[in-house]
Amino acid sequence: MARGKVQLKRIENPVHRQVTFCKRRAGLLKKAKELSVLCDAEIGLVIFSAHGKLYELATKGSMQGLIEKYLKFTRGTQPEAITEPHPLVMDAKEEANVIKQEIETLQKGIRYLFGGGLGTMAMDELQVLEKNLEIWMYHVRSMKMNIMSEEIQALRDKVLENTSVTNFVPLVDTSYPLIIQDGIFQL
Amino acid sequence: MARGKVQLKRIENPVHRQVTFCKRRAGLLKKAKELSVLCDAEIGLVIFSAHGKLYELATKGSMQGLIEKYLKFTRGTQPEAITEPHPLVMDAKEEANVIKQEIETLQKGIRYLFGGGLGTMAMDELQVLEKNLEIWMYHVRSMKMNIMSEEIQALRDKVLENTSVTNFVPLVDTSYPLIIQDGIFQL
DNA sequence: ACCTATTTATAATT
DNA sequence: TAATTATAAATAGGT
Repeated sequence: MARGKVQLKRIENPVHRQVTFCKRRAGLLKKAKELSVLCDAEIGLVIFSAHGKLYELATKGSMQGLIEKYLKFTRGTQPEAITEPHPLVMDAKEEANVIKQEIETLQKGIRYLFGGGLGTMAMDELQVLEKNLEIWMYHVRSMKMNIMSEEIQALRDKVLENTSVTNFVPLVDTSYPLIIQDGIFQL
Repeated sequence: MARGKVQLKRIENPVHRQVTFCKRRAGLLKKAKELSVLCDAEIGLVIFSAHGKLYELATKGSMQGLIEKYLKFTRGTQPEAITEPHPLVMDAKEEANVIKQEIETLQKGIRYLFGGGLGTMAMDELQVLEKNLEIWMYHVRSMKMNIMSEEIQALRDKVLENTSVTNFVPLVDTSYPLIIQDGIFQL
């Protein structure tokens, strides 16, 4: 942009590239801030340098919040499952499938309750169903979260100890009162 | 930047603001692409307009991948700095509260649909509500799980770094016997 | 890092 | 809404 037109290709000279990176990065961040202020836009900008250093900007709230907003926004529009190779993500997906199946079961139950033509009486049952879905969902979530929290804590401890451990910390008690109460579906 | 110096404050005139938004947005996206190409950087740019429209750019791979990379990076470098003594537990509780609130909203919706006495027509609406709950639940869960997975992975890496590894931490058994029993909905 | 000649972006105007 | 143009900003190459 000055004393020489720009070639839209990677700058081969490492020194030039580094200098240009610093200058343009600053410029880009400034422009992003300006746009946000001038036009009341929420902007998130993440820059990973070629060597992996992170530079970031979030003009409102936090980057976390913005990421959540972005993910929420793009749900439904994007066919997901771009991220495959991650084992734990796979577990999450497997669990999602299980959840979906469970919900289908619940739907079947709801369908049954209403299919008989006795819709007027079904609100109570529906409330119970819904309430139990809430409980069920909450507990599934809690259990998963507890297990992972425990593992995280265990790993944290290991990191802090920085020593060889002879006996591994036992897992969380995974038994939960998740059984839906007897009789709730009776008329 | 032309025919008038810029005031670094929100443009009040809506027309001006909209025009400026379009122009500067294009400029910002262009600059981001240029920086990425010239300096071999990976850049993610998310712009939410004041009215909620999303504009985005990811210069390598997908935004999904970039977000994961970002989360991994930030979890590894600044976990204790921002978060509090028991961040994961706190997050879980917060999320639980969010879930409860959401469900209350759904219940209110269900109550409305059935309260009018037109229960027979409400199944479709109910399906939609239920589907939304499923989708919402799945995605909140997935996102949370991804974040935690990233942290687990980061901590695993630390363990591997800090200890001469002969005893590797085993994965948690993530299977859970939560299947709702067959016949639960039968009379 | 600091200059400054130029290019680039863009605010106002049409 | 899309061009045009005068000017502000950004910045490439040099010091």
